[in-house]
Amino acid sequence: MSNRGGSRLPGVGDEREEHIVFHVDMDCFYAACERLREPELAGEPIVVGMGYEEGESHGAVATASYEAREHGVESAQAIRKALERLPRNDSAEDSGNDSAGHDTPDTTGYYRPVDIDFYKSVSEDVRAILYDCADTVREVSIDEAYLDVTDRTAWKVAEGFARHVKNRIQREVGVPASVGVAPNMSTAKIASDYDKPDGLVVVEPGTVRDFLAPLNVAEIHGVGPVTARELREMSIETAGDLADADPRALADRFGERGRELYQRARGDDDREITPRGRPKSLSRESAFTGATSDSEEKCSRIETLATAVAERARDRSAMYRTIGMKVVTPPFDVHTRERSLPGPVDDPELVTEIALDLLTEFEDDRVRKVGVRVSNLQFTEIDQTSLDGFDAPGSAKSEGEASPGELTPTESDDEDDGAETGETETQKFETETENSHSGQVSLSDF
DNA sequence: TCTGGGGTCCTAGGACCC
DNA sequence: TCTGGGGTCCTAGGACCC
Repeated sequence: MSNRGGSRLPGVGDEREEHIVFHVDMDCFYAACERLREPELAGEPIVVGMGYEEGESHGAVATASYEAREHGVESAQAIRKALERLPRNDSAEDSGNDSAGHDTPDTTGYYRPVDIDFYKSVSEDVRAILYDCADTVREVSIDEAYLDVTDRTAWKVAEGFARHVKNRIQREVGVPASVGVAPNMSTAKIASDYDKPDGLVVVEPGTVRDFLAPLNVAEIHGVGPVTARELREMSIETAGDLADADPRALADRFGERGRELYQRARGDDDREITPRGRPKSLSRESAFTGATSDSEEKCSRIETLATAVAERARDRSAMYRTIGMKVVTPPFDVHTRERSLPGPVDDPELVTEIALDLLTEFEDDRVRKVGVRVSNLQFTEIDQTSLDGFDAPGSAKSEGEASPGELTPTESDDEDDGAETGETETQKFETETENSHSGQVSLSDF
């Protein structure tokens, strides 16, 4: 529609308009996975808690099913709070006494701890379908991905194709997904959210501005609570307001991000869909129950986390050149300290040593949470599985059965290695030989 | 909203170099 | 002794996302 301010020649560069982007977003993914294991939970309120254990009341809500949300249970809420609004259904523990027929009133919910390994295995099944359906896939998280399907479909039939993808996921894996279809990523993202759950929304080129205009600015990806408030202070409430705002004023207030948000509100987003590269940092953190000023407690927690981070890095064949630590002091002040080394290392003891050293600055503070992080990563592995050119069965972790569909992702992932990581030229050989493995690595990465 | 864990990107100042 | 401009790296913090 709108010819963006002369940034391209009319009729020449406009093929971008024809890009067809799907944003696939699983609905209440963790809860849906639990239903996969326990089909009796269909239609029941489910709360999946992290840091939560069976029968306990600590931890926070990772995912609440829509039925649970109706009772006021929200994401990130303390489990204790969730239990106030939606008492636990204990029938699982007494099962045998009561059959499913005798339902407790629907004011109770089923609480389950996060089982990330299981969710990953379900996610991989979904993944295989996505790679089968698109030329390029960008995985955003365990339950979300962008697909570039420009060469697989056309606007007239895009809705049908999107429905096909959605139906395959439901039929072959058994979890519901919402799909947004649009000419660019930011609009597709909003579209997938527009009619959740089980939604399918198509925003054709030329209709993007009108689709976005009435939405609250907070729905634009990249506008959080802080920016939303500041925008409101500028009398910018909707995406339409933002699209009509003075871009210079936005840039003054928000810098480069202001310009970007302005573009997104106008439906202009020319980011290419690229496969995800390798991680830039790895970290572990954990909260104390309450806050502690006990030095020993802090140190031993840091040691545990440092060891875990170093192990995680080694698992992923990552060397690191920067080691950092984080403490959160009440009410919620985040402090980070880091130290860079002359060159990359793989040295768990050094991680512990440096993290502890950085911690000393806070030894007298009350602390509610600590973390350890490594960054400036460099990947250097040449693994056994790549040497024969095939993924040896049972080579990497528990990947489940390799279905023919999974060969595709291995290939698509090839592109990101050299292109995205910005590694040195000397690693060309390595990036090539590690490829057959890298597909698998990213499978289980998140 | 009394705040769980794992990430990404951006900004800004200072050190240091040419 | 004072003056210029450009570039990179490091560190800390902030906002945001899932």
